[in-house]
Amino acid sequence: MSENEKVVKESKNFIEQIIDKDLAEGVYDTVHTRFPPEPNGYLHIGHAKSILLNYGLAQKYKGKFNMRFDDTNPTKEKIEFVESIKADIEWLGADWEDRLFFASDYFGEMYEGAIKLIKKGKAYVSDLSAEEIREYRGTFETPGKNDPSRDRSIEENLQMFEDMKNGKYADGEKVLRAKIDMASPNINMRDPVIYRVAHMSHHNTGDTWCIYPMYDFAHPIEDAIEGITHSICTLEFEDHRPLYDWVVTELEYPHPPKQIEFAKLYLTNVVTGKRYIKKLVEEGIVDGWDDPRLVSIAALRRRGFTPESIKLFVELCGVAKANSSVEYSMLEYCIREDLKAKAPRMMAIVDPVKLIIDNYPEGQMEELEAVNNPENEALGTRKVPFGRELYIEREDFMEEPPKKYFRMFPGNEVRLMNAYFVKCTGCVKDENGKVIEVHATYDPETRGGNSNDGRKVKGTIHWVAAETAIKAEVRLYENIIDEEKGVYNEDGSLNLNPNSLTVLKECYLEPAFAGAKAYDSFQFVRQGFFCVDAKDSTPEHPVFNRIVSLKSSFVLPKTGDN
RNA sequence: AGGGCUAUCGCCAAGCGGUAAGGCACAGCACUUUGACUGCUGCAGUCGCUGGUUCGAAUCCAGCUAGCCCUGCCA
Repeated sequence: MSENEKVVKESKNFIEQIIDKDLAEGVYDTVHTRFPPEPNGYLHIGHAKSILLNYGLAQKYKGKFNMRFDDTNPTKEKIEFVESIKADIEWLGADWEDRLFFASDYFGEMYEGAIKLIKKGKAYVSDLSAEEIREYRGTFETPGKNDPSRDRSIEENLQMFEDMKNGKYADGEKVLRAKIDMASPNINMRDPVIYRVAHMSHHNTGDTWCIYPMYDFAHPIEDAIEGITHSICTLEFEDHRPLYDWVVTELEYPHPPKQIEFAKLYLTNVVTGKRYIKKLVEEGIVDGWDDPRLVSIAALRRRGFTPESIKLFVELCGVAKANSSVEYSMLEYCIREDLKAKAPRMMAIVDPVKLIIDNYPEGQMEELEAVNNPENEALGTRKVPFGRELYIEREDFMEEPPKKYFRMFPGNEVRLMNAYFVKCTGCVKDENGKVIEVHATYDPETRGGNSNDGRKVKGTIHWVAAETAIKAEVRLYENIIDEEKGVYNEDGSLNLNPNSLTVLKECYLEPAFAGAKAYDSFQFVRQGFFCVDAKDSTPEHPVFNRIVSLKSSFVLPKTGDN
């Protein structure tokens, strides 16, 4: 962990370098950032990067971080997303203190700003239809044509804009355009629409307005009003920066904010696109936007990812301007890294087979002491019941072992973790040859797992006493995308991994799991990390989601001949 | 008369004219009451390509190439 921290601290990303320069040159004397989602959906891991980046910069420079809902388009936004977004950001630990804002609260100032532009001769009301505006805009290779309304008088523009506001026009009938340059090579500067008519109730302002500002006009105003210094957004807005600067310049803000763009976070072979996820939900392939196979914040939380693990992930990924796609293994590393010292290490049998200790007295039970996490003494110890009949992992026994296999096989002695040395004596098979019982004898002198004659065993396996075991359900989630085939088919459909959800019944847990609550995470010894599924778990029927598997724990050694 | 941005190991990513950091992944060894963890070792004679400037270039210049974004009254 110290190495990770060192990496994060040692080098400054390009945004920090810009900020350092701004501070040194006195362009700004503080740092004020913001996270401005549109409340039109759920947040995912990509948003987490933006949230933690903005919040992290504010913290690092002892500045401020604002939460702002960019709700300038009532046709797409819903109030219900506001609460889920707030909850996700709080969970991630980004603290906006008392600075929770809505862009819609600034509609008045934006309206005034538009009037200012009109008075300066920098904006005009257009009579053109949407289609006509598109035609007049020109193409990449050819310049646009001036709007016939472009030279309307200031007085008439003022009157018509007021009429727009007062509901005189139907949706799409009139629009306010910035007067910039129809011949600009940057299409965003070809007299962009900055206000449109939409007779629709807004989740925050109700029916107060029937005209709504466009993003390119609204966003710089929002930033300027809040005193934002560094307005961080993603790469696709680079072409919009000249317009952003035009707005804050024409509106004459004394300390204009600065837009900085960075590359979005993509995860290799993971779907984040809203339309694909919507389809997966609609077709019942996933059970909702918080399905543990997805990478929405809610899904990651349900699956057992911690805020700390996501923060580490974002830090390790870095911030740059090159489009890139991070491998999922990086995310898995982060949750393992965070949980390995936090999660109690308990014994659980995911694919059980009976182990019978033939020389252990019938009917006898005893309690053994086990350390919850050898790397974290604060987690304490627990009692684990032991008896004559146990469950062990099916793969921990082999009748004919390959080389370097040092778990259970006839004649071999292994340690039952926290319990005794046992020597395997054989197994019982059913008529199909499937092993149904493994037999062994134990050495009473090795209680706790150590011999007093100095003899060693190479293998240590985990176990659960059959009589006291808790039955549970475990879900071993795999990536929803088929890694072999990649993400998309030629027709745009997704390559789904048929094994993305496997429900294993007959999973046995030691009794100490009884108190587990929603979102509690455990390390099932040698099986990986698991989290109590907050949605489906009940005390009577625990449901666990696997977070990640431990490296190579299911893999038999390579022997070359089998 | 198109414009903007990007290119350093399988994947991220430092580097800002002085001779290629780090992490993930992978491989090997050691350790181990988890085949986990941990520790150690290995993993870019070269930075998209070609020229140029310089004692010296991933870094500067020129020209190419490739990828991403832009012609919503979405954000």
